[in-house]
Amino acid sequence: MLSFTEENYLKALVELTVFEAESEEVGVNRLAHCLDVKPATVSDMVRKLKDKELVHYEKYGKISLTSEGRFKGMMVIRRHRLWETFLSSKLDFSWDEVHEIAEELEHVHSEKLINRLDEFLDFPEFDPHGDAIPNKLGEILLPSRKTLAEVEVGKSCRIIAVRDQVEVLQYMDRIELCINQEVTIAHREEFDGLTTITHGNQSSVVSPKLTENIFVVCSVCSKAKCTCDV
Amino acid sequence: MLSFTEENYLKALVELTVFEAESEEVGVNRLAHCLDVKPATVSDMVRKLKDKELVHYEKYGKISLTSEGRFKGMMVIRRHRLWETFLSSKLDFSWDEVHEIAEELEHVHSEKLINRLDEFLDFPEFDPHGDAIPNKLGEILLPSRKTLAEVEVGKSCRIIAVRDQVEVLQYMDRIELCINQEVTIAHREEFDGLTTITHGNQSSVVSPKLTENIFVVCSVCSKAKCTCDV
DNA sequence: TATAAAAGTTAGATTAGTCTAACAATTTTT
DNA sequence: AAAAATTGTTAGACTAATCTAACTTTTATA
Repeated sequence: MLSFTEENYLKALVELTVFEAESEEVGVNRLAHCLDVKPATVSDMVRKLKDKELVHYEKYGKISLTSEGRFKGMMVIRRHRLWETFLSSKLDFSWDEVHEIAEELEHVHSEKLINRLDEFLDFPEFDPHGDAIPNKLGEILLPSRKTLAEVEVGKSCRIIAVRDQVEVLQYMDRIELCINQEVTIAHREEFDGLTTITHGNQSSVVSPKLTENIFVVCSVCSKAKCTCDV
Repeated sequence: MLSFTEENYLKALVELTVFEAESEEVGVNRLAHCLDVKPATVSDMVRKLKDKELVHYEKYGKISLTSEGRFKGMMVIRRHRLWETFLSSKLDFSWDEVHEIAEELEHVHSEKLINRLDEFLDFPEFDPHGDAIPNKLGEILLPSRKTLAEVEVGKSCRIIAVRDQVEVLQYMDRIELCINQEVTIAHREEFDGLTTITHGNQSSVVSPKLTENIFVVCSVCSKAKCTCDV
């Protein structure tokens, strides 16, 4: 069984090589910075992970995950995101409180537990930050996140997450827009992308800067890429 | 913040000094046996816990908890039992599966998490093994417990709890004995304490090792110390 | 391309938690 | 009360994960 620390190294490597924007190669320094330890520490640990066949590595070279390492790292992320979803949807934690607690919960190992939790939460696709949740095989539907900016005029959707920025939340508060709310796209201006939405009894005009930071699913089928015709 | 290990020492001390049958005094050997480490290890660790003012201790003396140590140990048990309840009532785990998983979950520290969980579960009084759950102040309504080993021949009782050991639970499963079941003492052998019980349509011969780990109440008045004449 | 900068490695130290083996104190038994 | 048994302590060693400081390799740049 992997230690807390080993799991954190694998998780960081998945984040850097799978999720990070334009996945550059990962060296000792970058991983050290990401884990907030010194490069010397990473140098040692990477050797240990190589012995366990969790990473590919040669002295002075780049670090990459073996398929076993990738799977194990993916499982840590799966656990993290499922627990975040649980905290948010069942225990009413706000989106900015869940991360820290999930950092501890993600290291509880029982596979049966996490699959039961997945079921209990009704197999969610996204965590409260809008990040996709890997399935039990470690697969992730990467491109399926959809923002409010992508919803077609006339269609309705439900807000499921918001990109992790305080300003976005505060702005949303001001125009009385919140998580789980249903929103309809009334109009979208071709010229500058300004969008008129209706939500509750009100309607608001919002900019792409906002809509690109709001993640939604179809209000009928609750999927990001739905085939409903609403 | 306490480490995993320190929390386990405090938990064991609460179990030995608060919950255990006739709370004898606790020495290094007994604690070592309970934690499955060597006495030398406990000797060192107890000195460390004393420095942190979590236990009272003098060389070659007995170990006892300070009020802070007792509170912190009680919180570990509170977390353990609340998670067991969650696993059992929300995720459909059976009573003999929950202990092992809760051993990991009990070390997740957020106080807010555990209080929200308590609320989510509707403030349960007992965990799936029938043990009382300490409240957020570390208080517990200690039921006056009686074991199956203490019930007189000819009398009937009802099982309300089982000491928290996987082997006990698994053994009980095998002989089809479960919580809330009514049991009658048919016979008890003076020589070795082997007891013949009837439960449902069957009868079983069980050892003191088992009966001492099963808690019961009178099947008539539902009290551990009853005055009924059954 | 030579040199400076950046990246990476190694050696040696530290802390937490554990062990074994030898020794010391306390308690029980004869 | 002396001997035996039990209980507890200490010293020294080990592993995992970290650090600092000195050194080496690779990369970038003047």
